[in-house]
Amino acid sequence: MDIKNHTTRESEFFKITKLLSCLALFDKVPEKMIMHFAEKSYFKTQKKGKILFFHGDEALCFFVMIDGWVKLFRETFDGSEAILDVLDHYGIFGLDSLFNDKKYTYSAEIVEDAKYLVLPTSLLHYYMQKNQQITINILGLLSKNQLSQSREIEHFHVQNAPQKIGCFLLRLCNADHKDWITINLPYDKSLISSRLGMKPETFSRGLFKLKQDTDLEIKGSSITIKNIQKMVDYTCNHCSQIFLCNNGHNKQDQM
Amino acid sequence: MDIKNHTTRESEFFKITKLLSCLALFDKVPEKMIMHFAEKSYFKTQKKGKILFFHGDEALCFFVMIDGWVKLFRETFDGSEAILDVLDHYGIFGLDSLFNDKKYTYSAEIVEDAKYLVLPTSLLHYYMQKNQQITINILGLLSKNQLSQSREIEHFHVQNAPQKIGCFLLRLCNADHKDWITINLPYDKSLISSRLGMKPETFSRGLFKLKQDTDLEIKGSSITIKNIQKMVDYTCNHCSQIFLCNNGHNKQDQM
DNA sequence: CGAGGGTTTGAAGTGCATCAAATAGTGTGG
DNA sequence: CCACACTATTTGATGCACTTCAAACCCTCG
Repeated sequence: MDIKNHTTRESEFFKITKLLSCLALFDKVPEKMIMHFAEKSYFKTQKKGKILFFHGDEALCFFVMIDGWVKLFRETFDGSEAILDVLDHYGIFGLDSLFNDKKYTYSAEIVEDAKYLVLPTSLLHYYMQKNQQITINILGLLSKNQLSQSREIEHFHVQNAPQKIGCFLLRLCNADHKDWITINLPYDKSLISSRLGMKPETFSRGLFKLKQDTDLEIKGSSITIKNIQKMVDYTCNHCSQIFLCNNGHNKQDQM
Repeated sequence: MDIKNHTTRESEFFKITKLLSCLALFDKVPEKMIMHFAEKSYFKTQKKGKILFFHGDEALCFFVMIDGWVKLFRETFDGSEAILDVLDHYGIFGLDSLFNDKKYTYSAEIVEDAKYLVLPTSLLHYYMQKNQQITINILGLLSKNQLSQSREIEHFHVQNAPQKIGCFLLRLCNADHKDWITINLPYDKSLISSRLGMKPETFSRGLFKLKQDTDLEIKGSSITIKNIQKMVDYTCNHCSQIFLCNNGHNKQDQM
């Protein structure tokens, strides 16, 4: 039994090392350091609905999503909430606390059954003083995240509901599709709607209008964009970005 | 003439060095390095309306505001614009380009006659590879800015027009006022309104409603909050932050 | 099959935008 | 110092987009 646990942990350690090596956060970082992180971290699984931490909690850990989805949000005193981001595979979160009194600046809730990695913030703090490269890597993550947040602010200003939905759909697409594509909504429509800052009813009506205006085919959570260019014309002309504005900007860049 | 120019430049160099030393960006950084930056930078003055750079321009310089105000914004293809921030004294901007293909990610326009410092981005890039401290300082700036941006996103979700205005007014206040305070609006009402993502007409009506609901006295651009607590109750209960949510978060933290 | 959540649809209300016009404020030249 | 022009701000009337509330529908899963 002891031996079994031991070998299990060993294989987990190997897996974690491999995983960390893939992250932009550990790009060009000495292998020894990555192994140190792997030693101190572990996998965890949680069901939908689990709150990982609340806004204001002491930030001892940061996280890397493996499977499932996590929602980052803040709630107001009067009960409503604002979603900051929704992350999946390779999404890093909880890092922001490095600089803010070691408190989380938002809350995190699992919204689709999830497997994720838990890492100690203190270790990152430690290496930030010693290793130039990891500091630069964090800087890169933060900067990309900042860019995407400023786009978010812009979108609130200039897009109406159907355009926001169209923009969301386009950001689910890859570059290698010319004219049409079928995508599956990654999580509940009601979650998407609050992610986009609107009510589920508005989302539903907005999607219907988008369908009429831009040749969509909708079957539950599967949506086919039959004419990508039409969609781009419809949504992106009201934005300072061009189509594939988030290209190369994977969720792994999230803080 | 030569001598005069020389001494002028010398005194400017001294001024710049002193100024840079005050910035969070150069906190705990070797004096020699600060002097290197001072050597390569210069003051500039511009009238209201001057565009410093456009979104997408090659980012050779970054800036530190001394006097006046600068507006950071993006414009969409269909002509409307979204304001990301408005900076004054010690506001740093143009830095974000360090990580984004060396292009500016927004446009910058002087909105009140301004004096500012121009610094070469390349030098910062150079030192980022050599000096751990300045990298950490940049990280700190970026992180605070990110926090303030995420609050912005929250505000769009949860505040209505009068609350946004109240929140804006409260953020102009200092901690050392107990019950009442008189503030002067820092720039045009029309600029404030677009900063807050609303039309001037909406701002005007919102301010009037705020006045009715929370004991304001308005004389042109001078506004007296007669009952701060009432204002806090009115605006902040719809926000995850508490009053003085930006306390200790000066504009000098802007990227 | 039936309970319960997610989603859609309908009707009515609210808040902000828009368009238009009046008013206040500011700077200019006589 | 005043008349004028020009801009910023306010006020009014109307329209539209999103929200709210309510009910129906749909899907999944015990």
